[in-house]
Amino acid sequence: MPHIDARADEDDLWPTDAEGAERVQQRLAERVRVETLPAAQVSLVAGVDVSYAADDSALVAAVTVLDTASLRLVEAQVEVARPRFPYVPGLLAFREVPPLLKALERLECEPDVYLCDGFGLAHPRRFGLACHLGVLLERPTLGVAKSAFVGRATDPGAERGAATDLVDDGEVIGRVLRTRTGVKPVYVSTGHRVDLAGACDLVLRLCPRYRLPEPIRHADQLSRARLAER
DNA sequence: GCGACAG
DNA sequence: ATCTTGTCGC
Repeated sequence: MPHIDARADEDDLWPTDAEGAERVQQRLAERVRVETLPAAQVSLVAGVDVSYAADDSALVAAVTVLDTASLRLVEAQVEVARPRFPYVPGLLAFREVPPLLKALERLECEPDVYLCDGFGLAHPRRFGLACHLGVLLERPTLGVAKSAFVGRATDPGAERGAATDLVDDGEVIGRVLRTRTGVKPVYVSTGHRVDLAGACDLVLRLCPRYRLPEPIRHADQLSRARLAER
């Protein structure tokens, strides 16, 4: 059960317009902290994802929690709702975080880290979905995106584990990581209270067989299945 | 000004 | 994101 940071409740966290949303990002971005996440302390890993109906009339936000060592499913929760914010590149969190928080509130266990489908610091204002969720939960988060957004990088080697820096404005904002030999790489970036190297190590550990981390795959399948049931 | 643009 | 099955390849 997540606890929303008291300070974050003071003002309007969910503006309806893009201008207000960007101001919220600039304000909350100051709270992001990059810290090391001891691998020994990660026993429960959560994956979050959101699926949408083709006509955008409904969405299903899902969270799945896996035991890091065995990769067995420990718990799963969903939130069915109607989209309240349009998809705008750079403002994805305003569309997905509200329903995700609802699903997370139903969780009985406490994940040690949350893997998000999207970016963290690798964002125009250095405050992507993973940072947003992490700051509101005040919990460790990281982002794993399937395609490029901001920054430049050279292609990592073809072997699993190969990685290159994602650079923007002279700063390393993430890593392009090959999780499967010969398969398109993923984009890993810090969300909150984790460091880039630790995030990449964890992501690689969670990808023993597929391109995407197991927690995210499970959340994706669950959200999609619940959407189809309607 | 024009195109690109996480999910 | 979503519309969509089978199929080629390791």
